[in-house]
Formats: sequence, structure tokens, C-alpha cells
Amino acid sequence: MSIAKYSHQKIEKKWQRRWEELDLYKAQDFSKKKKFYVLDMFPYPSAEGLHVGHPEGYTATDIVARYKKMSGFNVLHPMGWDAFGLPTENYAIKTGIHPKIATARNIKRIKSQIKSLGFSYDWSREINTTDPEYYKWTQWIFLQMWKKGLAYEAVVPINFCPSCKTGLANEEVIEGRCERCKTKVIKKDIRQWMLKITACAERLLKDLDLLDWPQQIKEMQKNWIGKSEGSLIQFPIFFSPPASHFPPPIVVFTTRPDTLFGTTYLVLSPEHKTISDLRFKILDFKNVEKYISKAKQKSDLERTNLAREKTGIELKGVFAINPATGKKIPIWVADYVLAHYGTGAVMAVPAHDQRDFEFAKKYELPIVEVISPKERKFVQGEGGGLESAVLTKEAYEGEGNLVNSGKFNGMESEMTRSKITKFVGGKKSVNYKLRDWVFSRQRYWGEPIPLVHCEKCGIVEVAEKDLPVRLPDVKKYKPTGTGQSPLADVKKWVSTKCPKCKGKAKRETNTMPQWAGSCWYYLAYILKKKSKIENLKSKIVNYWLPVDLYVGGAEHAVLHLLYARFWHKFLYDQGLVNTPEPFMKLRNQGLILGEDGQKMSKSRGNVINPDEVIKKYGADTMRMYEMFMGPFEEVKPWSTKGIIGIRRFLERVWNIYQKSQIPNPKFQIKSKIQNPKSKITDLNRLLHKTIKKVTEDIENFKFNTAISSMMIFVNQLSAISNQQSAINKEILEKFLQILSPFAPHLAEELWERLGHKKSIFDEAWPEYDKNLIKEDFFELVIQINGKVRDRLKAKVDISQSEALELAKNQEKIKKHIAGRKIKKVIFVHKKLINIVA
RNA sequence: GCCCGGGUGGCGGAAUGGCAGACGCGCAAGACUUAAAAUCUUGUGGAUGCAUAAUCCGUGCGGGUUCGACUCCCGCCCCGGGCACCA
Repeated sequence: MSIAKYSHQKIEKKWQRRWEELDLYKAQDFSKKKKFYVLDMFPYPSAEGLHVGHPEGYTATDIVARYKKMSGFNVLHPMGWDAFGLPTENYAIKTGIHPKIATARNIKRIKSQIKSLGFSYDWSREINTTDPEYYKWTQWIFLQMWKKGLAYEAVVPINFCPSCKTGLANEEVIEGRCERCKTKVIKKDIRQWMLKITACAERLLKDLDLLDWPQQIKEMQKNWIGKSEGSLIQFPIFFSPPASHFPPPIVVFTTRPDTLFGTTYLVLSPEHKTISDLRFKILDFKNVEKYISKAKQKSDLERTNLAREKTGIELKGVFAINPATGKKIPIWVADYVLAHYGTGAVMAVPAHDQRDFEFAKKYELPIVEVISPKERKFVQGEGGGLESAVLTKEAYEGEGNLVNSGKFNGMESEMTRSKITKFVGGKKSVNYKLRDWVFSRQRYWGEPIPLVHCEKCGIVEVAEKDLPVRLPDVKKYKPTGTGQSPLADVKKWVSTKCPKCKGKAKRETNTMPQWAGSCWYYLAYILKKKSKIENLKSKIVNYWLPVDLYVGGAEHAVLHLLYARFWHKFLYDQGLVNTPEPFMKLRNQGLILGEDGQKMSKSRGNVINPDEVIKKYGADTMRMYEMFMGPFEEVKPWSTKGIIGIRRFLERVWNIYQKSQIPNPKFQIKSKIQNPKSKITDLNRLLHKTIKKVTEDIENFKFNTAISSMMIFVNQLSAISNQQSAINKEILEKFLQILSPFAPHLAEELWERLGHKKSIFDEAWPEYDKNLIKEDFFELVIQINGKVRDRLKAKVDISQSEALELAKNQEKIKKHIAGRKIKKVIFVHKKLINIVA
């Protein structure tokens, strides 16, 4: 009498093939069912293939997709390839192998890896961002933006990675280093294509409220957009002898116009235009020039290093007029003032801004207190006595009552912001930290920007019928580092005719950044390969939008997730899509660390190869283990030992079925209840509790506790089957159904063996019986002064007085309350009674 | 510096105002076996203790609210992530 072994390899291959033949996961474009669009962040097909982090997110979406399908939804669950990007291009530089070829090879490998996990993707909708039929429409959307003035050319100092030899977007610079290769970025003036994402700043901020996203990601986008409300205030320029007309006044942006009376000097960024306007009036302009050129040599990282002491130089001989006091105040230049934020000029209020305070102390500039704190902080003064913290050790940045502020004296600072702005003829203004998106790259492996430079007509767009502008095949991919793309050397490709005048023209040789293709891929899945993007207006797009659930890593918080929202809003404005936001619910998977608790990396040698895990333990085990490790969104270390627990669990499920098949009447599955009645009732109750728990946990992304509740159930089931009683067939079937999203191969195999012809995934998700899970009894906890002293079985509807009587009669309780007066009794229904004595 | 997230047995973690440590790993003992592995059964936070008797201690630290706090409030410490002279 032997039991067949659980052979995952056979079962998993069998069902992966069968599901494909059945076309089980095809999304129906026209369906009366409610839709559910569940999306994974599509992978970059790297040469390394899949790592264990990928299946974490993919398993979660797969569980939800299968669960939703069984719950009656028409589910769209697609997969594709985000294939433009530097690793493949760098590989081409090294080996001479065309990126197209390397990409195709990498996709083939990673696709087979993904398939080996048995995910329910609708592969008929697979897309690849490097496919000319795909990037045709990436180019098309870019052209629409260009036509609307949202794409523009500019020569501006941008972040440049000397190693990747390309310009970068601000979002791609992490702590002053290149996001990809960690090289320190430098400032470089390069002709760039920019996208006016700043035009959307307010909506990108406000519409975050519409989204069910992790708070953390929302905060990061909020901070990145960095809205601040304040005022623009003009400071007239003065010098002697007075000229017939002075240069235009210096405009500053401030969030604290209430401190205007305390402004004792202005500070300009080294790039500020007024400096050259005043060059003949500034007394020691040579030194100023020296300071400015020195500042320009510094990297952004150096200029914005907080630890560094601020430096600056005074523009001697010229002054500004504080419009509130009418007093002459000095003008300084300092490189801590950023040219690109606000107006590139700040009013310094040393009494109420710590930076200004430090600067004023260093250069002995006047400090005038204008806000009196409600509670004054005192510090030890030099003479030993206490003195006000303001003006001695630090600035006071809080609110308070105005002093030294003319007619505003005594008013509350918050109330005077608009009043003082109005008083000096300023106006309210909003500023954002967000800057326009540097959209061009001086590299080969990206979408060509579909524009042409004509000697006569200027910049002209490529006609829609001539899209896509294909990437030419080249022999050398090496970036030039001159600010030109390697495409500039492909003379044949570069020289073209102007689409307008048919005269000589040159193609734009910059390419789009890595992030372009992923800005609209979720729409491409809906449209499928052949569809034109105009079909965006179609009913079918509006049927599927928005994406209901989006899962991926948090590292894209201010990159892909911000860019895609921006493109979506543009398409929304064009009337092409009907939702203001693309991704309604977002969940981030937590990083999986190596067994040593460190980040997985080749150099540490702690990388887990998913192929080996699947081979040894099976896809179902791999999937369930990654879900069982801990909370989905948290960072957690891998444990090869821990996998065994899941494998044992699945084997137990397998064995329960196997034992039931042994030709011994005692073991057989019976549809009629055969066990002692109470046991089956208990098991059935536990089953329904488990159905409830698993259903709720899937909805709440609590896969780890869903699995633990299934383990509890199987432990019970297994105990009963070991006692050689027959197993109720319905119970086993319902359990297999709730297990199936987690371990689809095993569940489907046993489902078939139980005699079903239809796939388990075509069955309806089981519902739990509310009446069945109601308990008649509960364990009443008896506390004395909040400490548990006893517990006993009690009827669910027991009253407080009954419970108290019951408690008092317990020996243990008697002992504790003997000789004490009962002061108070707290009774919590179905939980406890607490006697305060 | 600012903004998030976190700190619970040997380990991953569970419990969001009501029995701290579910579930899993590991460990220990037992059953099966010539033996081992696998499997099954039992035990497993710490201290005192013959005890599966009883009591005490215990969720980063210090205080508070409450009949009752891992959970709420105040003040710290540590770890992870993000932003960083944004006027």
C-alpha cells in the first residue's frame, strides 16, 4: 500500500501546457461582466534574467487575478517588455551584438522563466517597447505633445553623467549621482528636448487624492512636486549718483512676506541677470566675477552641500530698497541661492531664517527682529545671564506677533502675509520644485525623436504616415560624449528631406529616455498590437480603464509613476482617455534581501536563483513561499530553510488526497458525511472560517496570514485523515478552490483527479456560510485587576451578571478576591470579564 | 535637518484597546526503521520550581491615559527608505 509522490515537475508542466491550450486567461474585450484590470510593472529584459523579487509582485497580482476571475470578473492581466535601455546598449558596445538581438534573446529567456511560474497572463496582448510598431505610437504621442507646445528645445545646464555620456532627468539623479551607474553627475550645457511636466504640477499634486496608493509614494510625489505658496515682491535698485532710470527692480519669491520689515539684505544667485545689468555700477566687479566663475565650476552637489559653510560676496556700490521700510539694503551674491527656483533671488531675514541668520553672522549684516515669539526661548549668554535665543544663537522661524513693522505691529504674523504683500504692491505666487523633464538622451538604444531640422523651415515634425522613425542599424553604439548621439554619425540616416518644403534637412539624433515607452504601455495592452492609437477614443479603452490594481517596486515613485501620470493627463486633455488617472490602486512589494539580511548582489554572493528554487521545490512552493515570508510591502530576508515549510504544507495536501484514494473504505472520500458528526461539523465550520479569512486577506493584500489560516485548516484535515476516517469530498473541494490562486498547479491537478472536467478556475469562488461560522460557545477570560486568572467555556449570549456569578464560583478566582471588595466589573461581550477588586 | 516606514522568542512573523508570541523555520523528546532520511506525535519566550502546580518578569527606552496598552498620547534611542540651502 504505497502513496504516489507529489511530483511537482510533472504536474506543473502538464497544467502550464493545458492552460495555454484552453486559452484560459484570455480577457474578453466585449463582455457584460464587470472588468478588472490588474497590472504588473513590466520587466526590463536583462541578461541576468528573473530574480526572486520579480515573482513576489507577479504572484500577488496572479492571486488577485485568479481570485477575481473566479469571483465573476472579466480580468485583464497582461505582460510585456520594457526593453529600451542602457544595459543592453552597453552590452552591444562591448560585444558588437546588436541590441535587438540581445533583447530578443533576453526576452525569450525571461519569458520562459515567467511561464515556469504558471502565471495567468493573457499572452495574446504581449508588447515590447522596442518593437517599431510599438514605438511608432510612443513617437506619435510625443508629436502630439510637441504640437501642443508641451515639448520644447532648450539649451540649459543639465545633469550629465560622464560615464553614461548622456544627459539625465532630475528624477534620475540620486544624491548627486547617476541613478544607473552611481557616477557623480556634472553640469553641462547641452541642447535638449524638454517636456513641460511643470504645466501639470498642480493637477499631479491634487489628483493624488483620487488614488489608493501607499502613503509613502504619495508623500514622495508631493515632496518632489514641492508646492509652496508665497508672494512675489519687488525691490527697487538704487545707486548714486542716481541715474535717470534704474534697471528693473529685483523680484524675490518669499513664503514669509510677514517678515518683510526684517529684510536687511538681498541675495542673488550667481546666474542672476541683474548682476551683469549692474556691472558698471558695482565697485569691485572683478572680484564678483571671480566668485561667480568659481561658483559655476562647482557641481550641484557641492553647491547644495548643507555641511558646507555658506559663502558670498557683496555687490558694493549698489543697493536695493526695502519696499516696506524704504531703507537702502545691501545686495549680495551667494551660490547657495539656486537660479532655477523662484526668481533666483531671495530677501534675507536673518532674525527669522536660520540660513540667513548664519550668513548674516558670518558677514556681520544687520539682524532685525520683526516677529515676537509667543513664548520666548532663552539661552545662556556670553556674560552668563540669560538672553533671547533670537539674535544670539538662532533664528526664530515660528509664528508670533509683529514688532518693528510699522502699522502692522502687534498683529499676528499669519494674518499679515497678504496684508503686507498688498501694502508693497506685491502679488501672491505659487512655486513648485518640480522642473521640466529633460527628455532627450545622447544614446543609441531608445526611440528616435521624430523631428527634422530644416534649414528653411526650422524644426518640423515627421508626418504621421511616415512613423515610426526607425532606429537605423549601426556598427558603433559608443556614446560620443560630445552632447551628440551616436546616431549623428549615421550620415545616410541623418540626412533627409524636410516634410514641409522637401528641401535638405537633418533628422533629430537624440533619442528618448528609458521611461518613454512605459508611459503608455498599459494602454497598449488594451489596444493590442494592431490597433491604432486613435482607437484610444474607442469604447473598449474606456471599458478597461483605469488600471484597478498596479503592483511593482517603490523605486519608481518619482520616475515612471510620475511620468506615466503626466502622459495620461495629457491624453486625457486630448480626449483620448476618459479617466484623469491611470492607476487607481497601487501596491509596492517589499525588497527581498539575501539570507544574510543584506541586499542581494553578485559581489556579496547572496543571490538566490529562482530557476533552482522552482526546479527543486516547484513553482507552487516558490509562489507560496514568497507570499508567506512576511507582509507583502515590507523588506524581508530570504530563508532557504523556510521554504521547506511550504513544501511540507503542499505535500500534506497531496497526501490527504492520495490516502483517500487507497482502496480501503475507511479512507475513501465520501460525499455523505461518515465521520462522527461533531468532527465533521467542526471541520466544516473551520473550512468556512478559512474561506472567510482567505477571501478577506486576498482583498487586503495579506497573503501571509491567508496562507497561515490555510495551514491551520490543513493541519486539522490531516489529523482527521490520519485517524483513518473518510474525508468529506465537498470539504476537500472547497478547500482546493481557495488554495488554487496560491498553488494553481496542485489545486488544478487534484481538482481533475476528483473527477472534474472543467478547470477549477472556471468555478465560482466559494462563499462562506454565515450561520455555520457562528459559535455557540466561547472562552470567557476572567481577569482580576486586568490580569488573566482563569478562563472557562461559556455560552455566547451569557449576560454580565451570569458571567460574574460563574467567575466568582471558580476556585482560582475565589482565592484572588477573598477578603476584597469588588469595586467594578467590566464585561466585554464574547471576550472577557474583568473584576476590579 | 525635514518627511515616511519600522523596532515583538534562537529566526521569519501574528495580534490595532481585551488571553502577547497564531502560522512557519529551527531545536528537543518520542513513534516508525537494522540504521539514517522522510513522515507522524508531543513539547518549545524568560525566571523560580519535581511539576503538564503556582507565582513573577516580558513587545527598543522613559513617562502618561485606561479596569485593561505591542496597540492610544508625550519625550527619547536605534534601524531602513525618501528629500535635502526650495527662500
